[in-house]
Amino acid sequence: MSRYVAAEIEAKWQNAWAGAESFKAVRDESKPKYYVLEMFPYPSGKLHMGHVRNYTMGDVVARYKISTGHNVLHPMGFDAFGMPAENAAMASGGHPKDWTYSNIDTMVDQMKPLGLSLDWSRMFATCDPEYYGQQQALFLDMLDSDLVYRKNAVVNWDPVDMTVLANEQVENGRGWRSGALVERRELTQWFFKISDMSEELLSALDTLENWPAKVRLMQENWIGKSRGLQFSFERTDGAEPITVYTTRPDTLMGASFVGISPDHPIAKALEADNPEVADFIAECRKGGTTEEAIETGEKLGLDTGIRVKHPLNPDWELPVWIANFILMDYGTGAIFACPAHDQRDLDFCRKYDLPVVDTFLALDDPKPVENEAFVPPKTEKVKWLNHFAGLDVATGEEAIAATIGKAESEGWGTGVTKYRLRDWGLSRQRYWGCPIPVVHCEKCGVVPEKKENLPIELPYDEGGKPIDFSVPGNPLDRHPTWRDCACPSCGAPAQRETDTMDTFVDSSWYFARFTAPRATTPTDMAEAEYWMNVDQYIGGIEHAILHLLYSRFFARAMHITGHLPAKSKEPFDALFTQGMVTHAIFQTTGDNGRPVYHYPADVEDRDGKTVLKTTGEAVEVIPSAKMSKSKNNVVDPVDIITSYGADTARWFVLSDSPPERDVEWTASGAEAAYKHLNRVWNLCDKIGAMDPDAKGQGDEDLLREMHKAIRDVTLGVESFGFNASIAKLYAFTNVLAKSKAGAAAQKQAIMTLAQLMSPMTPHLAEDIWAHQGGEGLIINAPWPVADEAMLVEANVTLPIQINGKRRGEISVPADMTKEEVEKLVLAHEAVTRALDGAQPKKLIVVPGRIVNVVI
RNA sequence: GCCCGCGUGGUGGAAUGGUAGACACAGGGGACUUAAAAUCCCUAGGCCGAGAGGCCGUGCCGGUUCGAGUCCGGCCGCGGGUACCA
Repeated sequence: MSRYVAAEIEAKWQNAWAGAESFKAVRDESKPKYYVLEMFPYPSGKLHMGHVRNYTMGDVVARYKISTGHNVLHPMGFDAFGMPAENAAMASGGHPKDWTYSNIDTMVDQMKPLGLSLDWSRMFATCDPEYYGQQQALFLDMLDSDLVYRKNAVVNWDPVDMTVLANEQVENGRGWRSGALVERRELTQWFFKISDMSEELLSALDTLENWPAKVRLMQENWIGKSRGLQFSFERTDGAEPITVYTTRPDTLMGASFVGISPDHPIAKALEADNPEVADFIAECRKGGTTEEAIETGEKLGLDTGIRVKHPLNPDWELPVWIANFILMDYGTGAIFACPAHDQRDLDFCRKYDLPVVDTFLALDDPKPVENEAFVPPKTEKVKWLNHFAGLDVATGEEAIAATIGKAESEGWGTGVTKYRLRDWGLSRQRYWGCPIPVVHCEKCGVVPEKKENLPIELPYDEGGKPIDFSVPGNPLDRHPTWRDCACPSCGAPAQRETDTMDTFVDSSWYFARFTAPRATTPTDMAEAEYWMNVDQYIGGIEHAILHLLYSRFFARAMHITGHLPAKSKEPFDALFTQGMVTHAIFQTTGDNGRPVYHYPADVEDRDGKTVLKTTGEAVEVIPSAKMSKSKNNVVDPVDIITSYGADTARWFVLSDSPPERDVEWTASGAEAAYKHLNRVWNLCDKIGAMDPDAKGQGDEDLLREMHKAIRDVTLGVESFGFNASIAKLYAFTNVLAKSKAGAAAQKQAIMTLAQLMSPMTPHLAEDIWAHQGGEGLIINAPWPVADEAMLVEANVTLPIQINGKRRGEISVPADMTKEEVEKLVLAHEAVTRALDGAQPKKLIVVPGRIVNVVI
């Protein structure tokens, strides 16, 4: 008997696929195409189990589609710009470029043994000048089409390191290196006009039927369409009125104050000559720029002394406050506060002793607001107090509509639609990104670079010496020569833009580039026309909003600029979001009270308790934590492949959890997967050794089970139920192992089993196929089809419930009529006993499923 | 804070509103073996019962339904996102 040696067969079949160019994607109009794409990785330098799971899922889809006659495009690349490369250079010297390319080499070496059906000839990294040069060309076309512009925007500023910080570099309001309190600072930056497409990006979500509903919902909320009223408050000092936008104009009679953003023009004007306001605004500028920091931070306000008139009652004056939670980016940067029906406004008013006026009360419990704002759903009827549009009992929705109508007819306000979605700021004050291809000329201003000068490459050195990344800030900004250039327009000495692009730009069009990765234009329309759209996109739920929304915007922009066909405005036909790979954390408490994390290899179970191998100290086990280097709970796929083989790793990451959920990596689970593959191997060996003419019993039973397996496994693969497919494969393997059927039936069964396993464990499948004398490669064999006639069941088991509780069962022919079933049920012993001569109140027969007797 | 998910045996999980716990791991028992490993067989939610069987049970509280893990409302806990992490 032979032994299952994964390393041997895996290398053998990977060579066979390479030799046959099985995965090289070539445009072929005679075949239906299928483009499957997994979100490409950041080259961190180490492949982790999450990658293995992600790519294995894509591989299952790709191989299945090849078997069903599709011309498959399954490419891979690297999202290679970004901060970790610069951080590494800062921490340990070296160059971001060297670090990145060396990591890419390592990761490719780690990925290849997985046996993925990738067309490696299409590989690229976004930091290849060949790629980012085309991205610069795209940028110029977008500039030309008025999709890009410049404006001021705030960044996190570290006043000690004198550098811009990313949000993740701000820890509790302080810079991660300097520890200095971070400030908000304004810079002139580049923006994509994504907000112009708000309505289009929102309404097109309805067409994305094969996207998870939760992703569409998240994007809908993110775009945040709202209908409200825009109107102005007259100032008592006669100065320019203050325009506000509100989604709850119905609560205008409960207005307590008018609030403006610290970045509002009025606030800025006061800042210049009022030291108290200047101090307050300086205070507001402390802290980070994130929505979370602003929303959870302490709410601060300052009375400006300005007074405005209530639009419905000129005798009613309201104070104008500057409040740190009002965003200049949303609406008009000014609001009116109605504390009775907004918790944040209420907290603010209680803190600063401002009035709280109820505008409506609950019908069932009409008591005034104290310290909890009354915020019922807008669809709930409430009792209005003194409503200016004459309402008494009405819902919020009705009141809003009536208010907008009244304001418009009286001419003091306008109903407007607004979106929460802001324009996409793409400027980054960093080195390791795609340079923005524009030039600043004293005479001509901002001038686009000429396309023939692209790519504008990043400089590797500065003045013949390696760039010093230990100095904070942007090396491009202080580079002695790189900035200097001739103005593309007038030829005078000018300076390059030193901002680089947000790395989300890189990942917003790579899927299009894969269709023609070496083209000398961003895309090749003939190739894009054939290969687009991505039929199945697979990646993490963490990208539900930004990456996917930006890609949807970019696809539209690329259509406008002539780089993608109209059909690609929505580039991803189907989306699947997979869960993470998790692993238990083993922790003890150190002398200083801080947790100490232990590697899985350093702990063991003794008498049902988890302890340290060395000392026997009890270890706390935290299950299902995201794998993280700092928690010492990372399992290296390379180790798994070395000990068990790629097929085992692939089988395991698919087997235990539904793909959309997290999967817990356990050593015993991997061991079990390996054992099972051995079992299949041995089964193949045993069947191969049978006398080909040997007869047996139960041929038909075996083949019926085989056809059921074909049906169930296929359904699982098509619906991303890989764990269900694998459960069925386990069950069918058990049936086959116990079968006494003849040699011919068993051989047919094992070959079909190999085919059904081939998307998950392709190497083992090829080997079984070859061993059983299958023709050619299994990857080229057509997918098996279930024979409907073999799937029909003659009898069904119907559980009998009495008042919803299972009390017995009957077995009946599948086609038995309802009436006959009822008769049998009423005669059933459990039913007669429960009825005790009485008539049932109700008898429910669900054909083929269940019977319920209500007594 | 806000938006979106998730929560089922000792463990990972299965279950178009229709027999809760498929399939697997760990466990227990057994076969084979001088022994061990490997392999194979049986068992297995909890409680009560000799058994037949009964009661309880899908994070918590309530609702809809002949019937709820599944649908609805309210909580609790965990995870993702929150526009410069990718």
